Amino acid sequence: MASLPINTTLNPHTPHSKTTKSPNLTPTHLTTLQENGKNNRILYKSYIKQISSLCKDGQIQEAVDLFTDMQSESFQIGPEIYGELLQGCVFERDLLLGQQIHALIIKNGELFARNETGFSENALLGFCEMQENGFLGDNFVVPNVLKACGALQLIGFGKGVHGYVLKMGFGVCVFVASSLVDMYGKCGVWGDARKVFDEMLERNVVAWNSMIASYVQNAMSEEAVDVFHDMRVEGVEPTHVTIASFLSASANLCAVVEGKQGHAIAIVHGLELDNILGTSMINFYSKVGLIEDAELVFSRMLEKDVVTWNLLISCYVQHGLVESALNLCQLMRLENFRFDSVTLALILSASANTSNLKLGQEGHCYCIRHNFESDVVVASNIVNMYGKCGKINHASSVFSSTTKRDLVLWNTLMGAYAEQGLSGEAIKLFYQMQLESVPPNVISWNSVILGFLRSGQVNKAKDMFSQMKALGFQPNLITWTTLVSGMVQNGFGDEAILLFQKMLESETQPNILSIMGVLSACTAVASLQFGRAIHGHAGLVNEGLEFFVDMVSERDVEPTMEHYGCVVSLLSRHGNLDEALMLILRMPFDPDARILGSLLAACREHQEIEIGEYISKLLFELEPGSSGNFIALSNTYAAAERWDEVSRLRVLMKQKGLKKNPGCSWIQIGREIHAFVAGDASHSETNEIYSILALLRQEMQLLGYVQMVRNDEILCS
DNA sequence: ATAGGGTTAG
Repeated sequence: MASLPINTTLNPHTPHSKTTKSPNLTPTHLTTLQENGKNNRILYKSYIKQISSLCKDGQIQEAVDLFTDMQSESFQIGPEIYGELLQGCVFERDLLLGQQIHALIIKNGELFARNETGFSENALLGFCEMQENGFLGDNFVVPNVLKACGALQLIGFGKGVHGYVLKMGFGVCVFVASSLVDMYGKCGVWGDARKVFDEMLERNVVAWNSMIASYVQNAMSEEAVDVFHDMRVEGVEPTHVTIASFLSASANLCAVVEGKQGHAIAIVHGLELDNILGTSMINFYSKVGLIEDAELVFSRMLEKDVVTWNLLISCYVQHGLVESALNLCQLMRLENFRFDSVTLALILSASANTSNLKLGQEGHCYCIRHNFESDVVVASNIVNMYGKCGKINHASSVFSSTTKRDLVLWNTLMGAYAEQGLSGEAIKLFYQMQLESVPPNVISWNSVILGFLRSGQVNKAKDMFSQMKALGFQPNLITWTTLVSGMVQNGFGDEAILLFQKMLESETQPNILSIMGVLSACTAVASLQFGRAIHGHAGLVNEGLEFFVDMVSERDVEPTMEHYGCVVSLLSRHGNLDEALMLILRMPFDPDARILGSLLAACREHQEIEIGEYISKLLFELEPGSSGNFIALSNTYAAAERWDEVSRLRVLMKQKGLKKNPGCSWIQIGREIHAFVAGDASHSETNEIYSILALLRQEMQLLGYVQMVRNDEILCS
C-alpha cells in the first residue's frame, strides 16, 4: 500500500503531490498567532519549522516534546501547530497520540472556532490519498469532500469532484447534489449552483436551504426571496435554517414586512427560538431599525453565544446608543462571556463614532492585553478610532506596527488623512499601497479626492477624478457626494450643481447627503447673487426648491430636519419669510432651535418683526431659560429700530436673572448697547457700558460699526 | 452513516 507522500503536508509552501488529478490545491495560509513581540514571533516560527520537519521525518514523539516546551514557555499555540502534529500522527499511524491532540484542540476550540484549523485540508488530502490507494469514494464521502472545497473556496478541486460525481453516477443522490449546490455557492459560482439545483429530480429541504443560502452569500437577496417563495409554493416545510437565511435576505433588502412574515412563519411551524434562529432575527430587526424587537428576541433566547451578544451590541452601536452598548458589554462579562475581536471592533467603532478617546484607548489597551491587535479588522478599527479622535499620529503609528495589511486597513488610514486635509500623506499611502501590491479600489480614490478638496487643491481633486475614470473606475455615490460637497466648500457652488447633474446623468441615485450638498450649493450661489447680480444665476435658487420637491415626491426620500433647514435657508435668503414659516409649521416633526434660529436671523435681516416675534415665542417654549433667544429677538427689534421693545426685553432678562451669553458676537453686544443707550436706560449702568465699550472699540472698527455707534455719541467717553 | 444557518472593518 502506497503511503502518504512526504510533501503532502500542511505546509502551505509545499506544492501538492502531482499524482492527484485535482488542480490548484493551495491550502490557505494559516496565521493568527498570538504575539508577544518580534523576538517571540521569530522563536515561534522556528518552533513551527522544527515541529513540521520532525513530523515529516516521522519523529512524532520529538515533535510532541517540542510542543510541550512551547506550552511551558507559555506560547499561545496557533492552529497550524495542531495541524502539523495531527498530520504527523496520521503518518505514524499513532491513533492514541492523535486523539490526545484532538482533545487539546477541542479544549482550545473556543479560540479557534473562527479560524481555519487545517481540517479541511486534511479532509481533501485524505480524499486524495484514498484515490491514490485505489479506494473509490462513495456518495457518503463526497459530501464531506465538497464541504471542504467550499470552506477553502477551492473551485478547481470542487469542479474536479463534480466531474467525478457525474462519472460515478452519484449526481442523483440528494446529499451529493445538495453539497454541490452548497460548494458552488460558497465558491461564488452561483450560476452553477442554480444549474445543479434545477437539474435535481428530488429536492429535500436541505437542497432548498442550500440554494437560498447560496444566493444570500452572493449578495443576491432578491433571488433568495424568490427561491423561498417557490419553496413555500411547493409546500416544503421550512426549518430554522430556512428562516435564518430568509431573514438574512430580508435584512439585506430592508424588507420589513417580509422579515416579519418570516418570524411569523417560524412561529406557525413551531420552530423553537434557538441560537441560530434568534440571532438571525436580531440581525434582521437591528438592520431595519426595530431595536425594541431585537431586544425582545434577545431577552427570550435561552442559549446565547458571543455572536448573539455581539449582534445586539452592534445594533446599539449602529443606532448611536453607545450607553446601551457599553451596558450590554458589562452584562456580557457578568454572565461570563469573553469579549472577542468582534466585540472589541464594535467598542472601538463606538469610540470612533462619538470621538471618545478615553474609551477608545481603553479598548486599544484591552486589545494589546488580549492579543487582538494582530486581527486586521481590529487594527482597522484602532486606526479609525484614533483618526476620528483627531490623533492622527497615533493612527499612523498603529498602522506602522501592523504586519498584515489588507485593503481596508490601507483605506482606513488614508481616509483619516484625507478627512484632515492631509492630502500629501493620503496620496503617499495611495502610491505606497500599490508598491506593496494592494491595488486601490473606488474607496481609495475617493479618499485621495477628498484629501485634495479638504486642503483646497481643487484642480488636483479634479485631476484625480478624471484619472480614476480613465483607469476604468466607476465613480460611486460617495465619489459624487464628495465632489459636490467639496466644490461648495471651496466656493464653487455652480460647479457643484453641474456635478450633481452629471451624477444624475450617470444614473447614480442621490442620497440625503448629496441632496444636502447640492441644496447648500444653491444656497451659496443664491448668496453670491445678492453680491453679483450681474452674473445672473437667476433660476438656481428655484432649482434648489425643485430638488427638494423632486426628492420628496419622485424619489420618495423622507426629508429630515436638515433638509427643511436648507430649504428654509433658501427661502429666507430670497426674502420669502412667509413661505419659510409655513414650511416650518408643516414639518412632520417639531422644529428644533437651529431651524427656528436661522429663520429668526433672516427676520432680523429683513426687519420682519411680526414673524420674528412669532418664531421667538416658539423658541422660548423650546428653551425657556436661554438668554440667546432674548438676544436674538432683541436684535430683531434693534434692526427694526424698535428700541422700546429692546429695553423691555433687557429688563425682562434681568428679572429672570439671565446673563448675556458669553459666546454671542460683538455685533450683537454692540447693537444691544446701542439699543440700550437709545432707550431709556438708567444712569447707574453707564459705567458698565463704557467698560465694555473699551473692549469693543477695536472690534467695532473692524466691523465697520464705528460710524453707527459714534452717531449715538457713545464712543465720546 | 453523508449535505444546509447567524455577527464584525472603509
